[in-house]
Amino acid sequence: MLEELDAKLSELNILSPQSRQLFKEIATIKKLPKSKNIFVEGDGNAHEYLLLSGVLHRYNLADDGQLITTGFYMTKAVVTPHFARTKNGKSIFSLQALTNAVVAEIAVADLNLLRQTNNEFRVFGQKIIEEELSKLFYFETVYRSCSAKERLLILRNHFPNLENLVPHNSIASFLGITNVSFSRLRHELSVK
Amino acid sequence: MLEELDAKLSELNILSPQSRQLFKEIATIKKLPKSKNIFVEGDGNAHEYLLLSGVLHRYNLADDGQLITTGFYMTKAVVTPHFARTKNGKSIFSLQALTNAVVAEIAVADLNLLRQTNNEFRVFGQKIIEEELSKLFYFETVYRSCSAKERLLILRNHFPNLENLVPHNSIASFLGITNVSFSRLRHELSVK
DNA sequence: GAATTCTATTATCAAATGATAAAACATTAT
DNA sequence: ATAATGTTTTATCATTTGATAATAGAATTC
Repeated sequence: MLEELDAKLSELNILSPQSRQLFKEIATIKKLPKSKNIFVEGDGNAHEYLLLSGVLHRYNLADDGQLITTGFYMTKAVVTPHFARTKNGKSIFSLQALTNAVVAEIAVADLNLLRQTNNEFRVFGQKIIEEELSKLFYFETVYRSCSAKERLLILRNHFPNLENLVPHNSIASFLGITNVSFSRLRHELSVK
Repeated sequence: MLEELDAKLSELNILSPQSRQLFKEIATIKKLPKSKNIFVEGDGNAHEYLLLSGVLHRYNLADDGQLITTGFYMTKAVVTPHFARTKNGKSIFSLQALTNAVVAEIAVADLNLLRQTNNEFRVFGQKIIEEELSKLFYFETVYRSCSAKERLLILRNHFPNLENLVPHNSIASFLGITNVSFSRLRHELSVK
């Protein structure tokens, strides 16, 4: 798994082997069984996560207690950084493994030290947040201007094969429809 | 208007008069006529904005060219900070005045200098982004779990009187429905 | 202030989505 | 293996939302 982490760091423009080595020394690799919660809404959590394999989702509980998925993380994604997913130190959503998964975990404080001494990590942080937020705003527009069917097609473009990996419930709630409607859309799209 | 700015800065926990004075010296007050674009999607913009009076909205163009409002800023809000609304230096949404409005404008570089020398401005920046993102994620859940009618009621709680200030078009697109459906909901809710 | 343009409402019908329940399939535990 | 549990599909009917068009109302321009 350390090779996978190394590859992911390269992909993220941490180009110098020394920087990657530094990161690997202070990060820990964690295997997560399916449906394991990494952190939950309202609790503190002082780590950053790099997803090395598997699928995670973030979710919140609606007023009626229903579990609402607001985003997916597929292999080699970076989980929304700590500063952007907490309010007064408490998580504003929960993060859960939807399949068996492997993550690299690093304490926020440790990564901050890396940032202070190493420009590659500073740039990397800014890039992550830019991509995360631009995707968030993109879906804000999609959500408001497209039908459920169109939203499903767009989701399929972003995460091919997601439907074969995770419970359909999570996809339906991400799309903002019931799982019965979701099943109907799948049927409609398959016969065409 | 400088008193309003001063009040807003106090509200934002810039407590020392010297800090507020510093801010006021480098910020400029701008009056914006209704429907003026402050910046548009895809363009660069190197300023931060504090809304002192009026209503702004952020919007994107959908694939079919339709204008989609993804959020409102009402009096004394802080506009989403530069780093969180740009990708590679380009704006990821447009910002427009929906009514006559007044903003305090400050160059990103100038505010960064303030941050480096003054802890109040650093804390302030972090607080703004936390509130912005937690609201964003809150609406992500609302959007996926509530009917259009419920979404309207929630919007009314957040921005009382908004319907009397801005074009209904912008509210309808924020809610993700047509303006005809919006008008129908208004009628339903008024007769009950 | 009349004319023009833009915005909001109302009505009608069509299409999309939700609610419920039953059946088919998969997974997990015993 | 069997039972038990959870997930996905299918069917039916109800409700919500969209599309279109006509009208009414406001704001803007001349």
